[in-house]
Amino acid sequence: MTTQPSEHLDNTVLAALPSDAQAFLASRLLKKPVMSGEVLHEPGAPLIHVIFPHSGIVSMQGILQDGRSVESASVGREGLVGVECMLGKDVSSYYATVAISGQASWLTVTDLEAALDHFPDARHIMRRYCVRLMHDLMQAVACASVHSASQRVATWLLRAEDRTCGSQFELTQRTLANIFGLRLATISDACGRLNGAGAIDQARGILTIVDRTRLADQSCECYRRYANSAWV
Amino acid sequence: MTTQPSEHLDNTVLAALPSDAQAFLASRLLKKPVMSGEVLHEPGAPLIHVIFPHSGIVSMQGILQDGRSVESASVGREGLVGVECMLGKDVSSYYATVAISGQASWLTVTDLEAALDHFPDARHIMRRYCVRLMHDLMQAVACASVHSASQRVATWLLRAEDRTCGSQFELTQRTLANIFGLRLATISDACGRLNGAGAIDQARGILTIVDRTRLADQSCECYRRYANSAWV
DNA sequence: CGTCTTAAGTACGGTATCGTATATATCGAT
DNA sequence: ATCGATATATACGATACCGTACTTAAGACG
Repeated sequence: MTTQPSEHLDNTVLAALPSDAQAFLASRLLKKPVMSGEVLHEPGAPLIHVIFPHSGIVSMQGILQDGRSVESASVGREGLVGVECMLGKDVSSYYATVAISGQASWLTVTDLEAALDHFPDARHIMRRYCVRLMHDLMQAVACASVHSASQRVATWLLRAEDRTCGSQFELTQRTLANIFGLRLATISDACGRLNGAGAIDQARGILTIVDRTRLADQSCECYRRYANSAWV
Repeated sequence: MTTQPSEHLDNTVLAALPSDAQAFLASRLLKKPVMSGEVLHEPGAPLIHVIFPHSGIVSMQGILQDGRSVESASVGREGLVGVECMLGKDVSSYYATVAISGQASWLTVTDLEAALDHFPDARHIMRRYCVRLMHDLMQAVACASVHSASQRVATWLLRAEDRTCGSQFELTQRTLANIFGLRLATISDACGRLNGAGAIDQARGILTIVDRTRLADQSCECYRRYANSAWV
């Protein structure tokens, strides 16, 4: 099986690269499934590769001293995991765990650096994503400060639908509780509210968005402030 | 009055630059006071200059649709305002307002870029600060998610003491309320708690840290997770 | 069929923060 | 000395979320 560029172009960062950079990377990218719960990076571990999701969602999360972890940002097909290697960092400082299973292309940091050196336009694309991630983080601080659990869950689910291009995913309330650092009971209430509003449906780990408009009504302004659509 | 490098070295980023870069920048940096409430950058405005605080604190804040603003990160003498220009951004996307008055050195983005081109080591220093700011943002999301108002205020004040190198500053509860996006009453309660613990003292806009140890007891773990001390 | 495990919902008392409004205290200006 | 303006504190009912525990429901597997 040879590696075709097209195999990796569900990721919008890779798709936005100049075609010569894409050709350069095609043989260096390794596409494989990532499964929910899988830990891609963890604090203190060497930053060996960056990961470009094609589907599914990866959650960047810090850990608190009581053992809880809280998501700071999430990454889907619009981004990549491990941008900080571009800023000279060679050790990870947070957990990157898979929240929703999917496919992703892996690239060693060495290969990435080679690509950035050969193709200056590629560096520009990557920088733009870096800025975007900073925006996401800033928005997330405000959102965590002032919006309710059910609003935040609604916003997260809207983004999830955008990123997985599907309205149904494997996602337990337990996972959502870990993402937000909230109690299972709080998430249950929040999901119950979204359910009651006719926005979602749940069945043993399968969450379905049944009415996107109603879900948007339950979400906070942050959804449309995140850069969700094409950005290149 | 000639501009001496030493005039700008209270800022640890500038102080960490190689001496040839410092010499290059000395005549291009403009040091002046920044006053509480002053708006240094605002969303949509061209990103003309970066600002290196020597004292005082600058708050990066996003604005919500109800008009409230919430701080995402703050910058003191350990950093600079406007890092994103290094990532190719030429328009600001958030408010940078002065939370505590102080001195700061201004540098045009053009001059900064010239310095980064001439002195590669300088670029490395700046990148490290960029990574640090991302860490701060990630920590801030977790902090906003799970810590109480009084803990967050305590942590903010500890950092303020570190950054201003003084235990007394002009800071109203109104300003703190704007920083955290919380009610004045909530901040009043939080300050009352810190006051009751013998950690701080307040008098019409003058806040004094009277017992740093007790303040640390009231703070959250985030204080020591932020990179407060020398980082170069 | 019964049992085990996991997902989800419910319950209860306690605390934090909300929205709104008012009260008090201090400073500056007339 | 009085009057605003500003800073801080307080009040009150409502809601969100907490910690903990228990219950219900739906596979999975023997």
